[in-house]
Amino acid sequence: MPKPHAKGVTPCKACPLRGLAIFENQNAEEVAFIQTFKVGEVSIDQGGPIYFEGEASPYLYTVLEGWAFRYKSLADGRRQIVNYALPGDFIGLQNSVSKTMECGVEALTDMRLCVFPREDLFNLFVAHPSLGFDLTWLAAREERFLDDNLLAVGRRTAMEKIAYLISHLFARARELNLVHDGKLDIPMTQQHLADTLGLSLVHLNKTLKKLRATGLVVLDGRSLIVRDEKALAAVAKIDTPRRERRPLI
Amino acid sequence: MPKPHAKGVTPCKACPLRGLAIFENQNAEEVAFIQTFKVGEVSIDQGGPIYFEGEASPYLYTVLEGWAFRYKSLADGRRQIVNYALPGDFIGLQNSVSKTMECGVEALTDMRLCVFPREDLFNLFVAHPSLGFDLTWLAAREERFLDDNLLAVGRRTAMEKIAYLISHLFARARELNLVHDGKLDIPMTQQHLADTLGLSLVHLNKTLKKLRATGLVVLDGRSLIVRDEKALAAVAKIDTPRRERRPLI
DNA sequence: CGCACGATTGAACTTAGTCAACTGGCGTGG
DNA sequence: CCACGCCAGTTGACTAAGTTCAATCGTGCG
Repeated sequence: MPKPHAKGVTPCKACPLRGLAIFENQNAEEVAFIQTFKVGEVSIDQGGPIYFEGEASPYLYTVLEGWAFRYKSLADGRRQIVNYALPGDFIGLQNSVSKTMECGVEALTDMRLCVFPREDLFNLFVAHPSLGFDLTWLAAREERFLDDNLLAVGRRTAMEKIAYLISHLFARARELNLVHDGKLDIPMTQQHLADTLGLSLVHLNKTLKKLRATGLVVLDGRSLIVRDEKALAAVAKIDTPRRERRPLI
Repeated sequence: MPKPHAKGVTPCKACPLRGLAIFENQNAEEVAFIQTFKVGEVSIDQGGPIYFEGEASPYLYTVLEGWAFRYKSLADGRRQIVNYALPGDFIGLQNSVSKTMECGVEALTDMRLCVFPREDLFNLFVAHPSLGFDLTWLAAREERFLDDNLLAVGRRTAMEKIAYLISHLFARARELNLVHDGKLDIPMTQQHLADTLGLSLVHLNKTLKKLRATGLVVLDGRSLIVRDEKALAAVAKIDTPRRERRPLI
């Protein structure tokens, strides 16, 4: 279980994420409160655990930097990646329900996280109802991602699944200015992609090859270029991409 | 879009659901506030829409009576049922994010719903932070259901999927006292089950036949009996069933 | 009665999974 | 420096799981 560092390494009001257009403008008072809620920061190495599946944790986190994934698994090792966490995403709320984490979270890259004490969560709702509202909003957003993933895993073909996932991740990353000159560094292996989409590694690999052959996508090693987002979305049968500003806590 | 009836058909403090052991004891003040938040009740006929996929709605609901399902679909008609709503479940929050509903909700039986105005939602957080907290809690609970469903749809075999779904629904229904003499009336057709699990109707039917042959489950027409819940959970590879009290709004 | 709907079944077919081998890059230790 | 091993990616051959098509059955209902 990671321990928080010294407080205030990155002051909330100077948080680099706040400059991004997708995040709502929160007023100074709200940002100041978030600052008091934050007890520190932690660094996690690539591959390191943020939450263990089935164990308790007294902390909540906001991703400052890096990528993580949230997963559940069966006793025999089959694993399902349920969603990814990128900068600005709040993690740990999924488990405010019971003390023990129902799903694990693991760092895909080296990460930097803001740390919040779970025990202070209720006070946030009391002291700043608007932030409580924001948290619910974020939970609802996560729910929608899960709905989308469920539709993909349950009802799309392998080719559609891959196009969907790439399209989805590329759009999320671009909102965060992680795409430079049309190119994105994505940290996941093909095994991660397969585990996200409910496919076997081999089948994912072969279908990905077919998708590459269409020329819509260039994906070698950890670098992703989407040549035609519209056409990719069409392959994925994605109807309406949404883009709304969201709160940052 | 259903319109609310006269206010207060069922007074919140006399809500039949509050007597059930799974719901938390909320204090009189909270219940009184929920009463002011509630603008009325609606009845929905079996098969009727509660939310249309992709349309706006100014209302939020709590299920008083009956079953519903939440779904998303692709343009060509493929449908994924994402979760079910039973009495005590709060619906509509998933979409507080944008005005338009990302997923549809449809009544599986005749239903009775409490109606809340979406525009008053923020005020709930301000006036009663503890209820705001409860809503977030409920959203987190829904998220966990979705995580579980994702694991099932993505990584379980057809047999495991069916055992999982039956096990899951039976447990939820029993908490609500819907199981009488070990027997539960479940309103969904095999098509619904197939659309929940990401299976074809035919394959669901054949696999269900095999599951019946084990003797663990009796399912004919709309009546379900689970003869051995432990063994069924083992078939489903379910690790730890959770049972915690939850808020009711 | 005829019709609609849900459940059921068989047969042919397709998709995806499994097994196994091989590649290339990279880092480590001799 | 190079051999070795490890890991991610790639490929082919085979198998199994799940889908599609099509037909049938039973029940309830106008």
